[in-house]
Amino acid sequence: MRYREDTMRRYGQFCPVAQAAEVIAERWTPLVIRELLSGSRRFNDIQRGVPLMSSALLAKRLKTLELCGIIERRSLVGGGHEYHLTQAGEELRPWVEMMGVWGQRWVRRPVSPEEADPALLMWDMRRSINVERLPDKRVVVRFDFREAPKGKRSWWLVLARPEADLCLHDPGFEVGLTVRTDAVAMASVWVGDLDLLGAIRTRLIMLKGPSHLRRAFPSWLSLSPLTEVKSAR
Amino acid sequence: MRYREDTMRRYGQFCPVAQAAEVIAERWTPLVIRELLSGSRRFNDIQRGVPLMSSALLAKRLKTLELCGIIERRSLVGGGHEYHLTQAGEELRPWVEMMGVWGQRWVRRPVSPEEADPALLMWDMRRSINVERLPDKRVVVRFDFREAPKGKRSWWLVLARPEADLCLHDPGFEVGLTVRTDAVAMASVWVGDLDLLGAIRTRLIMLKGPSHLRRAFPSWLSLSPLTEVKSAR
DNA sequence: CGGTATCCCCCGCGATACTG
DNA sequence: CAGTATCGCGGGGGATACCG
Repeated sequence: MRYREDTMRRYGQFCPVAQAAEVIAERWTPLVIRELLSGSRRFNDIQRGVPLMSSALLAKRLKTLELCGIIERRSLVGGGHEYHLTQAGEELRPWVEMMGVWGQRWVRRPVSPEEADPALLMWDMRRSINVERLPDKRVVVRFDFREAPKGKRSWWLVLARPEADLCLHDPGFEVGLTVRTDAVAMASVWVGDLDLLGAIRTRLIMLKGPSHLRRAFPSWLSLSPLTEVKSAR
Repeated sequence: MRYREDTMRRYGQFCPVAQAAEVIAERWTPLVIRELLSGSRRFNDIQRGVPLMSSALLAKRLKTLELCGIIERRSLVGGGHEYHLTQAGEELRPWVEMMGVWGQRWVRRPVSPEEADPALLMWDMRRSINVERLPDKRVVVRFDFREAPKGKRSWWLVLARPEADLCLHDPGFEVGLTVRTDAVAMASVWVGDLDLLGAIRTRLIMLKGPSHLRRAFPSWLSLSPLTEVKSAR
């Protein structure tokens, strides 16, 4: 029999804060929980949110979280699995949100080029597209990131209510709007360091397409609520 | 010039949750913050709350926390230093408290003999003595832990309003009350697994002394508010 | 796709000693 | 008391290959 205690490093204290920290404050774990809270259920989807984490390590953390009763692993009929938060896991939502707010207020750094990974950024953006704001007809938005490595330069966001799909290769549909920018600028908008409308005005972000789409575009992107949190420094 | 980023492991993400986690979710750090929040300011006092952490590592974490603006290190005139939480650090209080509540609800284990360190337990208890409930006259409470290693068996709590002092050697004052128990039982009461009055009744905890002191004793110990939080399992 | 298995490196951290 | 310095190790975790 395997006990959950065997899969994680202990602190040797009876304090509940310490025993919680053993589980949820281990390296990478808060980010994995963040992904689960944001709705990712499949292994690969979770991993797209933590691309620098090796799959072996992600698998290990998921196993620990399962043993600790924070997630439940369900087998799918079509093959594969889904990871669902239990109530214990769901109750971590305010805890993770507080980390976000605190991080935004006190320790966030300006986006650096190394951190501005277009894949992670696009994955984040796709996840929080304001689907109900989308037009009735399908719109395809193409993103071009200057200076991004070859394989991550162009992305297609296929917006068709109530779905938002992300492609790394041309899906073939007609492109309605093209967004030309660099990943640092787009990510800076994303985390609230830059104002989207301002960035468009100063042509840090350039939109190409019919004016009704250009005008509507900002409303499709629902920026993280954390962009409202102002830095305290 | 040293940057705070050099002193900690990074995640390489622009997400505020990730950047917060780099600082506050590193190993041992939540416990160090817990100690600071509970009022410890001197290096050795902090370390008494995390006795299994090496002093080298504690010094390193304190340095990182200082570089990140969470604590401020002040030199004292009489020599030595004090570590004070900044506003950024103080704002972590609800975050740590949530970890405690969540840990209590979902992952706390029954106290094990290895975890029931009398030194840590007594240090915790001393810290949250209900000073205003103490009698006018000084009372000395002696704790005897059966089965504890020689050097940690007997402790003296010198209760003299508004102070509560802890000694590992007989301070010489007359002992008003003697508490005879074992560390697991006392710690179980401390974390809420055991009811203090019940444990006294079943003689898991034995009090020796005048009846007015025996009756008053439970009111001096202000158990952690977490004892009110019931396990959800 | 959704992971496991294996190898191996490196550095986080514990232990110990030492210092102002 | 309040740390620093040094050394050595263990295992966390990265890289790669592989499997169902």
